[in-house]
Amino acid sequence: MGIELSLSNALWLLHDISLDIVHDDDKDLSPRQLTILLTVYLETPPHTVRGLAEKLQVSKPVITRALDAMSVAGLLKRRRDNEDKRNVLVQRTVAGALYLEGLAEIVQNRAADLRI
Amino acid sequence: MGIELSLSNALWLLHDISLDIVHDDDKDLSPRQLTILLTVYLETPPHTVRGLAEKLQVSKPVITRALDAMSVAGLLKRRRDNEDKRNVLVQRTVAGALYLEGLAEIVQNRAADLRI
DNA sequence: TTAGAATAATTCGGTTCCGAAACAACAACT
DNA sequence: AGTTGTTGTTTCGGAACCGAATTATTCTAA
Repeated sequence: MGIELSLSNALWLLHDISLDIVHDDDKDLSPRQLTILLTVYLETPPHTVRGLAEKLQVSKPVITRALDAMSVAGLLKRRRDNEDKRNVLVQRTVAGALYLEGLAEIVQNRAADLRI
Repeated sequence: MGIELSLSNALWLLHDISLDIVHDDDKDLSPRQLTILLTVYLETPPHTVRGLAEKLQVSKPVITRALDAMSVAGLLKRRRDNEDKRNVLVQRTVAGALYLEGLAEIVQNRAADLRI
């Protein structure tokens, strides 16, 4: 199970992906923002500010500010939890899904181009 | 040649790597800084400020500031080019090599853990 | 019902980053 | 020599980010 990568190939893969992201990404997400976005889209809901802060091991204001920025960019949206109105549920958007799909294609292509 | 990844696996790989980096990395390199570091260590020398700026398609001050930060952290070092003293040659360090080796291991492990 | 806990957001001061422009040092060429 | 071009750095104002503390809202449980 899984993929066997040499150390060299692992670094080259990281290099190629990073270069593509620096080139293409006008959104310029920080590592934390990207991690939040990926978590919201991949892991099973619900996603709260507190849960995300624990998952990433950062403070809650960091999550709040990251959500502010990505909400403005339309990459995800907030909704109040009607069960417990203290909670904010972070939800996906079409724009966010498209953005991550582009990112996934970068990874796909760079992995496919690796000289094994 | 290369590795075939589904879109889902590509995203999960990115997610797992990002999460590890956010967790472990006290150095907290920006995407640009990481890309510079990987370029210096992987591509064939010499590496100049101008060359790196062109490669990443960013301005030269961005490179200068990134080199400042990473020099302080000991991840790489600058040396004047004796052939053309306008140039600064960016060179590797032991600390930088160790840092990238740790990063490569993260990628290796997360790729190995993928459910294909 | 009321005191305490939990949640997310906001404020605060300080730091860092950015892009554009100006700058200093050096090279190349007439 | 002198002029022009190149290279890397620095400066400047504005914007973004951070951690810690505070606030407002909501829930929980005595």
